[in-house]
Amino acid sequence: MAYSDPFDSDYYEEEEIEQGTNEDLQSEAIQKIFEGLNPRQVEAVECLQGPLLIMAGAGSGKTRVLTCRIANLLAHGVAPWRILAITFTNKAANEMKTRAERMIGELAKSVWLSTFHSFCAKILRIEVDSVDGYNKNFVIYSMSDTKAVVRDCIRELNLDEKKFMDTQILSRISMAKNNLLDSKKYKEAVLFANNKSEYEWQVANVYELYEKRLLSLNAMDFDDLLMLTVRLFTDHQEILNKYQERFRYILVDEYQDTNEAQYQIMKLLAAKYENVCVVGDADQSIYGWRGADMRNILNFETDYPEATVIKLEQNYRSTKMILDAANAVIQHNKYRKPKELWTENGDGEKIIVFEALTGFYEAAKIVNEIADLKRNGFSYNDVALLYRINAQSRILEEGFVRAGIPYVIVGGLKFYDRMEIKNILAYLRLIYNLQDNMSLKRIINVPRRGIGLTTVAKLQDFAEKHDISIFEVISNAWLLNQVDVFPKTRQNLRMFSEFILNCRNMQDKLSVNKLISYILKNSGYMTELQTDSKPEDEARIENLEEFINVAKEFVSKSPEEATLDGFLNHISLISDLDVVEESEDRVSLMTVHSAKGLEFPVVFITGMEEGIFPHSRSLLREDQLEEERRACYVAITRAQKKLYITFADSRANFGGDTKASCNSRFLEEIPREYIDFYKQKTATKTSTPAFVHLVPRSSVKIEGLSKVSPKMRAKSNVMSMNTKKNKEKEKISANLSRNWQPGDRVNHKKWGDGIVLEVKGLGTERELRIKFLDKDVGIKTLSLMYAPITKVRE
DNA sequence: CCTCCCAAGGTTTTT
DNA sequence: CCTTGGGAGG
Repeated sequence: MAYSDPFDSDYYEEEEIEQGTNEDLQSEAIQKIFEGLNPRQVEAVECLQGPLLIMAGAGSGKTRVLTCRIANLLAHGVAPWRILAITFTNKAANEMKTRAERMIGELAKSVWLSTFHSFCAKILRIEVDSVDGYNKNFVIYSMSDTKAVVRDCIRELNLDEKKFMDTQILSRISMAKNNLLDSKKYKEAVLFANNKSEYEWQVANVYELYEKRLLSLNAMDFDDLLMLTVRLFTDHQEILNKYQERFRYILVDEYQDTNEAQYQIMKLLAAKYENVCVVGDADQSIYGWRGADMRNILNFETDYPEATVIKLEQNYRSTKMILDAANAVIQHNKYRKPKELWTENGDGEKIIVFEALTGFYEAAKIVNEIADLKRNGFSYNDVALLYRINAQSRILEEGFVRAGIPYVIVGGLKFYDRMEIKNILAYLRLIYNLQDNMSLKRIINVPRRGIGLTTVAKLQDFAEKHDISIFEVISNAWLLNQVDVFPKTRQNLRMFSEFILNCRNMQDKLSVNKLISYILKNSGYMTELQTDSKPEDEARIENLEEFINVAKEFVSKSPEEATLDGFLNHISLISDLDVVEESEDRVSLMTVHSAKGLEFPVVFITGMEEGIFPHSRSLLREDQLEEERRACYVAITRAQKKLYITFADSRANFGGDTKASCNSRFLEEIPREYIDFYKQKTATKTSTPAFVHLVPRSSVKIEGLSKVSPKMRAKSNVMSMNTKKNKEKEKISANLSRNWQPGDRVNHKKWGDGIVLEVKGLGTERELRIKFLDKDVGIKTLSLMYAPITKVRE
């Protein structure tokens, strides 16, 4: 390779390379870069010096512009290692890398392209000596790890675990860190707050302990990566200076989703040369709950008064119909800068809306429709199913399994959240970082070694008292003898610690994948899985084998980083989102958030119901509701040719409860003339539910898609009834089809016996007016779709 | 002191 | 539905 990366050596002496140096030499390459770009895009790609803000609407060729801009920098003779490009996901980073390579060749490989988090992890790993309290073997904790730490802290502080929930506290801590408040500053903030609450104070206490714990474990959480990097840069001018010199050209993608910490990192790095290009779209800011601050993009011009601003408003992705629908929805947001995307694409088809009776039928209908699409020349790869919450995926997934249509769930809880994967990772982490008590506790009895909770508790007590790690206790005979356990247990502990030390010695001799195999074989974990006859064990073994393959691939792909710490770094920062293989023909299922940055010819947005999308927890606050609307905007703009929106009249919750629902307000914000509306009229036993095409009688009114008052909405969100699973479901469909007459006697689960006074409505909207014998209950009108009633025989 | 079995309770979105 | 914690047996 022509350019080596002179990282810690001689790059200070590197001569200044200015724009245009190699223009003649590379003019052909440069010309190629600009091929097929529109004037605005050309402008963005040409503007290489100084601060640049690109406001890029959905589908406006943003990735292309960014890639071309990188290519153009390289073509102008900028050394690749002077370029830092930050993306939001690893997937986006990889995609950009591939595209840049295709355009400019090998050179692109040396561009530093990564997410904020992995960028910070790399920096911290290099500069760890200047980070207080951490040593070079620090590990990165994922959410489930940090959760366990927080739970321990809550318990230690004797707080009520019901009142102080781990997830809630953790999200507060995370928010604090993203705003660069360490526990000390957080505590001060709570103390000086006007309305200090007991809860906040306790959160501050948990935070304090949590911070201390992570430090003693030599572990960082995701937010630490950012916060500690900011601290590193602000406390050590010489280090900051080094990186400022190195990264002369900085690009930040998805700028609307940066939080305070990320903003500071960018700002600090760019402070000297101000060659910073940010790309984003405020309408696609959907990570506010994670501390992202739209003001970063809105205020860019204030931060950099010299900034060039370029707007990309031509959309190349979607049909006019889809784009107009998206525009119509997003216009309901009050807090936004006006902007309207346009396209030269054709009108396209109307948006198809399905109203199903239940989530089950919704899935069935979608699956049927996809089978039709397949027959009509679409491939499964063309289709994506989007949902607001992961919980929706199960019922959809079941539909695909029934229909035998191949699918893949992108992101969500998957591979790396599996018990067995977490266990093997815990082994690796402990081997790497002996201070990691959390990992130790996880695997000290996996496989079963006769080391129980009581023993672990004793060890932990002892370790804490002496301010050392648990591993230190068990690996030191003198210390271990002071802990009051049975001789047999002590022997087991000794064997365990010897095994870990033995693995530690192996790490230099074996490649990571071999090391994993070694651990699995010699720890006895594999044997336990093979001999225990639990039904899930077979799958566990397969997953572990898959994990070995992941490691193998990692080793062959980047042999220079193929050490244990390189692997751990890699693993803790990738997500399942990044491992999508595109070779097979299958439908993609994912959350709206995961879909950001992607596009598909056909998109289904599912569960378009109040309480789901927008989510019920966002209904009370306007800013959160607007964020939901932006998520909806993101979802709609993923579609290229065909857009389906589906919702159900009632939906099963996790327990088996059923909840009535009504269509999302966002659906009503799409002009009716863009919509083709189909509604399921009756429940069917077959898996091909019948839908009726409803033609609007007048242009203003579509049956069933009528405006619902906010009050009704609230009611519908709250309305929740107990039904006992399938039996109840069957009963409901029986109730719906029964020929009800006034005078029929019924029994209601909660309100007891009653007499039917009146029968109203048809199909799923059928209601009964019932007089209950219990005077306190009186006369009620109940919908047969949801009411837990049984007919009583005379 | 460890392990197995049963009940209860909990779901927004992710690096 | 799935994880987590408590209680009884071994």
